[in-house]
Amino acid sequence: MMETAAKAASVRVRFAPSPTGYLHVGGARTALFNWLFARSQRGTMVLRIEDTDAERNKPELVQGILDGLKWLGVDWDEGPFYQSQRTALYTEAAKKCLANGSAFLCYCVAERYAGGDHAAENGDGGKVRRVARCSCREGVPSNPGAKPAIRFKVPVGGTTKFFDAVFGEREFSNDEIEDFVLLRSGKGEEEFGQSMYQLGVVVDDIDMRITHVIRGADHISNTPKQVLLYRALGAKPPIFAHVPLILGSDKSRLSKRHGATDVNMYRHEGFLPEAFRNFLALLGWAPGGDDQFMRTSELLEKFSLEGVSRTNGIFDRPKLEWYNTQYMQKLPIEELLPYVEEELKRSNLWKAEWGSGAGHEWFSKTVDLLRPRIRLLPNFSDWARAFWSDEFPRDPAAIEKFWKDDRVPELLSKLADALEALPEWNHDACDHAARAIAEAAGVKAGMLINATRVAIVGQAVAPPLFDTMVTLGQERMVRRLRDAVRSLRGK
RNA sequence: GGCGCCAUGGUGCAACGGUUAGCACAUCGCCCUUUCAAGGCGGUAAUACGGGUUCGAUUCCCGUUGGCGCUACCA
Repeated sequence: MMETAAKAASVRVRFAPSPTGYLHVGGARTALFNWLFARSQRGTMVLRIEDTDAERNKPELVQGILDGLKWLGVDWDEGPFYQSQRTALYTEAAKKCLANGSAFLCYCVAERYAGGDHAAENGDGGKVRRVARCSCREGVPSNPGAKPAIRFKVPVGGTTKFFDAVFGEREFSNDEIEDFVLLRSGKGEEEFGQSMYQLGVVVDDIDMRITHVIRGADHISNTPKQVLLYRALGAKPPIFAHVPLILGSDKSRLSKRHGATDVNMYRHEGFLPEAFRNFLALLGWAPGGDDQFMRTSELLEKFSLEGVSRTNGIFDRPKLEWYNTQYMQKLPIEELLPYVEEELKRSNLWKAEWGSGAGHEWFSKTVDLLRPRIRLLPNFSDWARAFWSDEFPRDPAAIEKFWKDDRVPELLSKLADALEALPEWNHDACDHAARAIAEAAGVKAGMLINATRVAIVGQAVAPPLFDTMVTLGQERMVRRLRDAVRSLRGK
């Protein structure tokens, strides 16, 4: 069975993305599970870039993948290693297979390979093997003179088994496994071309002494091929752990039409990385209890491969948003501040004085006041703009909603006078002043309060009014109220 | 087509032979209230279908259906 915590110190895992696209949420979760496992087992995390396909590989995408991982908080101890720089290793391994008889030279033209299941005869009741084998495997070149590729010679008959920490013991019939290519045929002068996926993965996993291969369930049918390769190369297969796939809302494979699938898009939208991590960790894994909100330390404490689900999961954006608002509210304020600072800098609203001392204190209190209503980081710049800058727009919808009454200018004007005369500037003083004016005018306090909110922050929705007043300060309050009156009367 | 994997409310998980089938998101209603959130309380909503095994199946076995994956000189 599997070696568990006893050998924990020697755990080595890897995340091996291909730079053929950005960091997909599915890949991100695979990376996260590897990371959680490695860190919780005090093991080692290796990062490997699988860029053996020069045609489809886009080197410029690597940085985006690394950035996405970094944002997610997934770090690694070794690498990144690039398979494109390790080709000698693969060629050597393929030749070793050739030498020990576990592989053969295949001269078939790629598009017309004589093997594969398309060549399988549909038996007339007879037991016909599903996967045909080409003649090259028996030493009879199908197309002598062509440059050969190296194919793995899958054994005839028998089965190949492996242990999967998520799916349990698995067993595949060898006759169902095609003779897969190890090394492409060479072009021009070269003897052989680049390594194929199966070879590169196995050679590297052996070389990097990977003990647990944690990857997407789409690789489960590839696993027996790899196990065969491990044996041919004289190595012991690792423990596998296939994690279920992430699907879109219609249960089809998650793709762009379901919304963003690039992790970096969530970063740019303004999600908090820890919220995203919490969400991703609990998609396909559960610690057993009822916990939903689990900070990284708790995730680390409870993570286990055995808890991973075998069912494909659906990416549920509303739940992700829920996580984000939870983190927005529950994160210790000092942990949230850097994100807000970064956001304000991005939108040119940041003032250096907020970085330390009294300014920092004010900044912290203001963020704390704002955060219960923030959904995404950019809301600090757009919706809450009036808290950082005197130049802010008044939302037409808010005006329509709360400035309809024609007594508003008069009321706001009186409030401005009253506030200006206030000797003390605090919540209760503002409160009393406002209510007194409303009462004297015979209007409900709420009416004045709502109209005032639009005047001072330009929004129909904002934190409690008197807290907002205190935060903004007396002088600015008065100025904004008078400005509002002016704009109302000017119309 | 072949092979494989999976199957509890709309979604994510729990119940690992005996529960009024539990929790969270979403949704609906109520409370709170100064707007909107948050929060509190409550409601609607699930074991895909058919056979077994068993005193008893969500749970074990078989089949069906459905979804997904693999079936490349892609990864």
